[in-house]
Formats: sequence, structure tokens, C-alpha cells
Amino acid sequence: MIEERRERADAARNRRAILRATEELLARHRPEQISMEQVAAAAGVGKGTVFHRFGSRMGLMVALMQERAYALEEAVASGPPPLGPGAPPEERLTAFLDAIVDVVGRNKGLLAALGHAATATPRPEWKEQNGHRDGGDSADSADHAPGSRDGHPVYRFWHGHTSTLIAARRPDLDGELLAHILLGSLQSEPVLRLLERGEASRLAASLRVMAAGMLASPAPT
Amino acid sequence: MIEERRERADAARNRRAILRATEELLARHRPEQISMEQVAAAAGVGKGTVFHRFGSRMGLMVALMQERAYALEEAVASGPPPLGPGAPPEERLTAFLDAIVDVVGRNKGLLAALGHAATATPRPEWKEQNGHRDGGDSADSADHAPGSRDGHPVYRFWHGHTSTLIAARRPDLDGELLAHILLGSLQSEPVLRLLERGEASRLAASLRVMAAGMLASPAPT
DNA sequence: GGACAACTGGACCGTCGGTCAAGTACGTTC
DNA sequence: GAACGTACTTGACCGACGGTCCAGTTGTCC
Repeated sequence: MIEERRERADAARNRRAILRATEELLARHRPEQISMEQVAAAAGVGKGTVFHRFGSRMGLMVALMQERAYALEEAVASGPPPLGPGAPPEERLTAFLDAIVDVVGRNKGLLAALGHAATATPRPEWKEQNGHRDGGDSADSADHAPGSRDGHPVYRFWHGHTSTLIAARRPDLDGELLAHILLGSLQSEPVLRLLERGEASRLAASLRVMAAGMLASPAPT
Repeated sequence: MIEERRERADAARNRRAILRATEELLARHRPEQISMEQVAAAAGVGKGTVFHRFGSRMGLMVALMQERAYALEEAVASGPPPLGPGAPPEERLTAFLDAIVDVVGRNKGLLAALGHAATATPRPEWKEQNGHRDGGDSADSADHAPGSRDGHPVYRFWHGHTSTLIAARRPDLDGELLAHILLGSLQSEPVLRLLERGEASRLAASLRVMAAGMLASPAPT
């Protein structure tokens, strides 16, 4: 099989510049307020370049999110407890929620933007002309089929892990859905605003309360 | 004092037509996918009329939501228990969450759309049926004071009621935030999808689990 | 150093939310 | 029932934005 040529040096430089510019913009504005032209300008490249590399607005966000979430994914899969394997489910869940709050807090509303982009992309189909290899694995990053998408990989991983932990402790509950609910709260405006005000720990605390209450043994009544 | 004149007959007719058309469109599509032109066409009026009556995309959504939520507000304030006053907080909360799931289920994603629009709208306040002068001031885009707007009235009411009920039973918790988390889940994509598949009762059940776990007396640990 | 593909940039397109000035018709008053 | 003031209606128009296209540039391989 033909191994892909190495990414050209200038392309790599620009890709990094775009990602960095986006991060910077994201630190100051909500994702919906950032236009692709702004990103291009901030990165010092043409708009076409941005689209060439990332395919679409959402592609950019996904790529960025993926990068940010990578470390967490690693830590969960093979890091030390309580985040990694080895600790009891409730402790792992707590640690995981804390970690997620941290990631989301440093990327205001990115998650939310992704969630909506999923529905909002009017894109009927995806032209396969893009050499879409953003920072490594992207086996499935191209499957933006409107029908089949359950969210992007990062969300899928977060949700899968959360619901697994819930199910481990309380198989009688609807872990799948509870995980969506827990994670879904990170998309809401008021919560985002809280994060913007730097009250991440307050959010983490309440999330812990919810998780604990839910995992506690069934009410004696 | 001059009373506001009655709404003109044609205006009333058009307002109803617009609201109805929006509802109809909303039954088939997500709010973000509906363009104002579409609404106007479906209602059989000019685009200008829609904007004249509702001020903006969000104004329309708010008006619609308000109408839908009115009955619930009444029931909570002065209806029979468990929704109305008289029942213990946990029962009222459960009933209230069920009712909200029902309302949201019949208005796909409206809440979510509002939540997001909240950040994007320049419209500071909206009187029910106002002679609304929208020309002239173009300085309005500067007035979204990030602190002052906590979402639209409907959300404020829902949140206020929820957090009050939580606080009544568990004053030691961060009821404000927990209410946002609970309500926020109704904005997330996966949950919306669930609702679209008609699994509202499944959602209601899980919400009850969360609420119950949270209101249960503090863990003995 | 030559050839070729990958990459780049920005003019361009269609759509959308929102505006406006001119026209229309409702309700009132005599 | 005619005349009148005004609330209401309209659709062309505007600026912005996401996304496309392709001619020109540049890095890489031989």
C-alpha cells in the first residue's frame, strides 16, 4: 500500500497556525461568533487554506477538540487511578467528570458547538477531495453522514466511558441516557457562563453530587 | 392615559398565521434549519411582516415558546397538586420535570434554540404585542450585557421553580446550579434525538432518578 | 534541476438574518 | 359613507458568512 507522503513542511506550519489561532480566538469568543475568515486572518493564511485543511467549520472544531481531548483519553485508558483503570467506578466517574469540566472550561462551548453543528450542517454530502488527516488518526472523522452520526468521536468516547462507569455500579439504571444527561449539561448556556466566570470547581462539585446521588444504592423507600 | 388600541384585525390574523406556520415547520424540522423566509412563505405573508411582529428570529421562538409554556406556568402557580402547591417538594419536582419533558417533547429543540439565541440576540426586552419600532437605533447590538440576561422568561421560570424545589428539600446543595444542569440536559443533541424518537417517558424516568438521587438525604459516608 | 503534486489565496457564489421606505387597508369620526 | 390618520404590510435590498474554485506557487522526490 502507498504510504502517504509526509505532510509538507509549509502545510504543517499552516495547520498548526490555524489550530493555534482558533484556540486563541476561542479563548475570547464563543465558537458561533468566530467566522472562518477571522480564523484565516488570525492565522495569517487565506480562507481557502482553512477549508482545504479542515473541510468545514465543524471540521476545524472537531480537529481542535480531538487534540484537546487526546491527553484525557490516554489518561483514562492507561493512566494511573483514579482516572485510569483500577479504582472503583464511582471514584473513576468523579475523577472523569472533573477532568471533563476542566477540558470544557478551557474550550468554551466547543462541545456545544459540535453538538449543534451536527444538526446544523446543511451539507448534503461530503466531497471526498480533502486530504483530511488532522493530527493523526482520522479513520472516522470523515463520516459526516447526516443520518448516521451520533456525535463526533470525542463525545462518543466521553459518553461511552461515562455510561460504562454508571452501568458498572448500577446496571439497573439507564446508564446510556444518564450519561447523556450528565454530559449534556455542559452544553447549556447558563453552565457555559459559569465556566466563563471561572467557577469550574462549583460545577464540578455539583456534577459530583448528581453522580453520587445517582450511583448511591436505590432509595430504601 | 392612552390605552393601547386593540390589535388590528389583519395584524392579529397574520400573527396567528405566523405562529401556526412556525409550529408546523417546527414539527418537521429543527429550529436552526428553518429560515425566516420559509416561515413567511408558509404563513402567506411578507418577510418584513414577520420581522415587524417578532423583531428577530429569536423573538419568534420566544413568543412561540411562551405560548406553549403558559398553561404549565398556570398549573404550577395555582393548579392542583402535585404540580401545583400543596404536595411535598420531591413530588412537585418530579411532576414538574415530567411536565417539562412533555412540553419540550412537543417543541423539538425550541429550548435549545432559545438558549443559544440568548447570546446572539440584540433584543433586550419584548412586550407581548407591541407597536415595535425597530428602525433607528442601531446601537442595540452593544446592549447584551453578559451579566444581566439569564435567558428568556420561560427558562427563567422553569429554572426558578426547579431550584426553589431543590432548595426546599436540600438547602445545603447548590440548587441554582443543579437546576441548570437538570434543565440543561434538555438542550443536548442526543436527548433531543431521543425525544424525536418518542421516548419521552424514558427521559422522564431518568430525570426522576437524577432528581431523586440528588434530593435523597446526604450519603452516610 | 526538472517535474509533479500538494498547497495556497482570494475572488466569487448562494443564502440568510435583518432593514427600510413606500404603499395598503383598518378603524374612527363626523 | 367619505375622508383621514396611522398601524400594518411588503419585497427589494444590504452586509456577512460558510463554502467553492482554480490559477498560481512551492516543497519534495528522483
